[in-house]
Amino acid sequence: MNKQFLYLDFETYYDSKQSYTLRKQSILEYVRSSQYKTLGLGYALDDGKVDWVSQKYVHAFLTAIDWSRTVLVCQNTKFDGFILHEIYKKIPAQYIDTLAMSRAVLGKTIKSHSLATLAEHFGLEAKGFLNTDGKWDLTIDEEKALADYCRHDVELCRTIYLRLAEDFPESQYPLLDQTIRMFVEPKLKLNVPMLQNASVEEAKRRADIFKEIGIDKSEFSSNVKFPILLQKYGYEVPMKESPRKMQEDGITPVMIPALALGDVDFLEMLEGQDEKLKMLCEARVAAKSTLLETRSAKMAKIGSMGLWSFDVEFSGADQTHRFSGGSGAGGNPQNFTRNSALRTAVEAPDNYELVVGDFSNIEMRLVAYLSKDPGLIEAIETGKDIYCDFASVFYGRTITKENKDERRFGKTAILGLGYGMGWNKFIRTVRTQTGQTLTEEDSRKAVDIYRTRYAQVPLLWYRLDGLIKILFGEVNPAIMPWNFPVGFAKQMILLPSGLPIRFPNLRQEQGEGKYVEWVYDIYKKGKLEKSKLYGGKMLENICQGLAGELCKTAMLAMGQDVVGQCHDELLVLCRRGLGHMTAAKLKRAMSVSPSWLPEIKLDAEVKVGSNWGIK
DNA sequence: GCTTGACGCGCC
DNA sequence: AAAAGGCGCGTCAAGC
Repeated sequence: MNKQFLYLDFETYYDSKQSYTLRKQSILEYVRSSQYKTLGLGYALDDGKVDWVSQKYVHAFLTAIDWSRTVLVCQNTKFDGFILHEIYKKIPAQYIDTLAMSRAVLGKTIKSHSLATLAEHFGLEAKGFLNTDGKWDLTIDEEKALADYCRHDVELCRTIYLRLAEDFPESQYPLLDQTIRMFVEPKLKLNVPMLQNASVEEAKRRADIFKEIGIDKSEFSSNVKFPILLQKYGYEVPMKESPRKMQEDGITPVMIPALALGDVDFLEMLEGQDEKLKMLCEARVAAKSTLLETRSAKMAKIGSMGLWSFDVEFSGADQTHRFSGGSGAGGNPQNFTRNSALRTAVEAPDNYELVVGDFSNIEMRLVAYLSKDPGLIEAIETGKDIYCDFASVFYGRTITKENKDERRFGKTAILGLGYGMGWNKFIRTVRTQTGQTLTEEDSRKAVDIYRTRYAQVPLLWYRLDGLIKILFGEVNPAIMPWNFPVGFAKQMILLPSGLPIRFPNLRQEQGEGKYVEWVYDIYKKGKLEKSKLYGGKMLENICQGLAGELCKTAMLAMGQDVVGQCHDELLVLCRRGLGHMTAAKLKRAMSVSPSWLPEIKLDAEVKVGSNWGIK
């Protein structure tokens, strides 16, 4: 059967005065709203002429298409594909998205992945500008203007697709299709009463805190007012360097209050002996922590409108091509509060079961087998608990799973210290993740134990450090010192799939000390920012990129049954009664060693139930 | 009234 | 010599 490519762009009604826009609500709400209206569409088939279809012919036009052999290509296909599925009940054979392809191919070398920016990047005629805000019915002239505007967008989409396709690995198309399909063809349902209840309860919990203390919430939520409040009660405000803001010299960071959960001084205030101070700090956290309340309210609203889409962005994560959380279905599912209604309310539909698989410490395993560290590998292969192993050495006595606090510390060390973290940051990490307070001496000891006990890992950092000059293009990339599952090319690392981790404008610069550093420039939120590159960070990028590839391989193996993906987790749907069989299949899919690192031992924890929050 | 920058939170 | 990293979203404050 011969495929045909359909480049498509829906033009739809919006009204900013009524807040009926995609900025104000998710794609799901926008398209399911009673205000939704298709104004028309622009399209092109293969290399044919770009044409406009008026609103009253849209249905007939879409019905005449043989969807079983049609590949749909749009800029942000989640939007057009969702309209197509939800309003017109059409399902193409394959989804392609130029927005996602751009993220995969161009990454952070470009300030955004909008059609306008992409047109500029590829030297195409600029995207047009048209305002149809609030126009429900169009005059003939208005429709003509819209048609012209839309046709140009379709033309841009087609050209941009063809350009991006030159560098988009063939292997990624099925995964791109699956990612879009998870959104466009939703299968999960939301437990609306549960979400409403969660939101109401959380709102009450927070309100009670401010009522009891007798001070308005705004005094706590304001970064200006809260430190003043503390001072008024006679407390000293801890300070820290701002991570972003610099003084006028451009080098010295501005000092700001250290009153967040990531600040050790604040945690000590929060958990200390001074009851008044504790109360004030608890109220501060309550004021700043809005996610559970706002998100469950939003999800309740979405759940009442129909099935829920799992929204992730293809190649959304900085550098590594992992998925990031999408915002088209009520907010990023990657940061749904653990053990909360947000996860428990995500349910399999009637007569279905949900199977959730989670790769077991995937990044640690990658660090182990990439560095070939015998200690880590032995622990993995004998099933020894590596966290207890580390903790036993640190504490100088045998630590078992029964010693919860000690094991937790071991876990933080094993997961945290693999990418070169120093003792200073490790104190903060341990404090925020385990609540334990480390002395400088103990922190230094932990870092030292990690680097000597698993000595091949630091050795790998140093080797990767040396390889940076290959990325700079000084050394022939064909000369590789040892077998390694990623490629090194000019200003990029190539993952096995062919997707690049890019380090644009890689160069050496004078660091703060007397040493020279490798730095590169990437866009963050539309602004070019300089980042450092060093061995530990390269290993982190590589491990996260490879973990992403393993996850994608498992997704492919499970096919259309995959309904969600969250970090190292896969959500798979199956008919009631097939849960255990599906679980076994999923566990196998998540345990297969990849051809690019055949010696690695993988494992996954798989659960079967009716919702995402199983046990 | 809107956008933008900065910060903090929750997830890994 | 040593250096852990990232995403999306809500809120506040400042700028227009």
